[in-house]
Amino acid sequence: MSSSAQTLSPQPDVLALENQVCFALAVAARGVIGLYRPVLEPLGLTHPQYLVMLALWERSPRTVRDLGDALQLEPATLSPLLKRLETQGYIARDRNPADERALNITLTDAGARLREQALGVPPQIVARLGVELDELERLRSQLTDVIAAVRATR
Amino acid sequence: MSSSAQTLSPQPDVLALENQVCFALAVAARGVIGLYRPVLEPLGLTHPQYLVMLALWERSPRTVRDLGDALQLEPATLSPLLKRLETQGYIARDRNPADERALNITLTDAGARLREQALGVPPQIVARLGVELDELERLRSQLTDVIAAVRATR
DNA sequence: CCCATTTCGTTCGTGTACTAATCATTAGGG
DNA sequence: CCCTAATGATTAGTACACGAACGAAATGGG
Repeated sequence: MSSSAQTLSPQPDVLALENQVCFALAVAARGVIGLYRPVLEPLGLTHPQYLVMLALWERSPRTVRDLGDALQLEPATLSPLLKRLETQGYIARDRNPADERALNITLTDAGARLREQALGVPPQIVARLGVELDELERLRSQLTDVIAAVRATR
Repeated sequence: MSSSAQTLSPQPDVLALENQVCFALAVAARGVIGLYRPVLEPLGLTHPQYLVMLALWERSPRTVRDLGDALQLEPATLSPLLKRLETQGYIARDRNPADERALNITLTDAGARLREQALGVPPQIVARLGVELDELERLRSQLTDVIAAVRATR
């Protein structure tokens, strides 16, 4: 009823905060990432660092550029982040002997072992969030569409 | 075929980057916000600053706390951001005479006038993104659910 | 009425995240 | 072969974003 009563003002406010997808996206991203903080703290990782570790558990070694492509991050963002992961002892940063420009990012033993603990992270988050896996999968699928749409603009 | 051939390994990789909602959320948020950069540049606003202006166009004056509640941001984040908006000349920051702790954030004339230009922003973004309004609305609705779920954990 | 508590905003320290500029190395065309 | 162009990573500068600590002002219970 309330939504069909707009007979005299046909334009729903284009600038209303409530209507902005970008606002919902920003708040949801900050909120969900915030949920990871206490869960990742025992592993000594921030959320972006966790994502880098996920990428490295899938394949190692990788170059900075390669990680940037996978995570959609600029090398300038990864550079200091990777140094912190090295300080933590989870990765090694070595120049590629075959191409001295490239940096080989390799998992250390500690970094590889960390995967065991990380296996517990996703279940904990889902439990805290209390949203159906169905809905999360639908959301992820829609976000993937948006990501593709953004990439198409470049 | 490839997705139904998992008869011997029933568990889809829990740590695969592809499967992480948090990753899709982070990339989509960065990507969409990135679309705003060239569109907001003529207005002299960053995306977070744009969101603050949206809140102020809905109601002014507002306190820092009030804006923080609306935007789900910490006062520590808003404090320097608001000073930059003041420097730009879009807002004024004055102590409330009735309560010297509180800061009244008020739109200046320039800030109020800026709304006219801002009216063109959402259409430009939607055009660049090239996604159906239907789908954007579905996405916004699902994000709102997730935001509510996050809030429920506090 | 007074002092402990709460509230409001700011500051500090850490960690992303981006653009632009830079440096070293490699690759390619004449 | 050499020199220009392209590539890989780092650095500098700006702007969020958060938790923790802080200082000033208001509140309220005894």
